[in-house]
Amino acid sequence: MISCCSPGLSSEEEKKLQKMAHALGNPVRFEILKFLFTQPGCITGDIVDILPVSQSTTSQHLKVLKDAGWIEGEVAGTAVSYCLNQRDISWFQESMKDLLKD
Amino acid sequence: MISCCSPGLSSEEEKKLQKMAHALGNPVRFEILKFLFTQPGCITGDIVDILPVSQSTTSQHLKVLKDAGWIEGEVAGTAVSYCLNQRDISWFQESMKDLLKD
DNA sequence: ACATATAATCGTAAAAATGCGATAAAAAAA
DNA sequence: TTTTTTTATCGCATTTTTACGATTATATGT
Repeated sequence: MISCCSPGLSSEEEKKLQKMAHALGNPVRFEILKFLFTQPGCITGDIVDILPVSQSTTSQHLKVLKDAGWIEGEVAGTAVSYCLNQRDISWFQESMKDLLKD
Repeated sequence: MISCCSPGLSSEEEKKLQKMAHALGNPVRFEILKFLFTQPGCITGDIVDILPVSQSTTSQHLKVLKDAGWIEGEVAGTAVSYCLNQRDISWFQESMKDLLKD
């Protein structure tokens, strides 16, 4: 890994990092992530219940988080059960560590 | 530090984390940070030169990065010399590590 | 088949972010 | 003092994001 004199990320990785950062930088989406940390496997409706926004808005935020890599959704009947995407989250944390270090 | 069953961050810390994430999630600002990594101490004009946006727009992005904690500016004559804010960056990286771990 | 439950998508309105040129401010140089 | 250099701020236009209700889609239950 390159870390002595330049950020050690490929162009694709940078894009992904930006996308995840952008998704994280919204208070509603941040709240969703916090909730999923304590309530893994909960369904969309559960998340709607604890947020100050509508079902459709929540659904859009979940889509942004999923596309960015923060969460994963599993269809369970008519519902969708969401969990944190541990792989991408760990990658994000590692990449942040590597991004701007001396 | 709390990490067994909940994100170990205070409300203030969460706000700061969100602000830093939001600032990072913009391609122009991301580019500025990458540039400052390789060119610490450079002045606003140097940054303007490598960006596809105007001086006034660059100045606004620098303000966002400074307010969020990513960079610091030091007045040097009529110019302002910018560096990465290592303290806040390290804090961000640590907080990201702690935020959503099992 | 019909009704119910759950979530996603569509269309659109409101709010926020981004961008620019012009101008102001402040220090340095002439 | 006047001019130059450099950056910040103002006013405004454009684009993007956020939000909502209404509708659609899909699976489940009756």
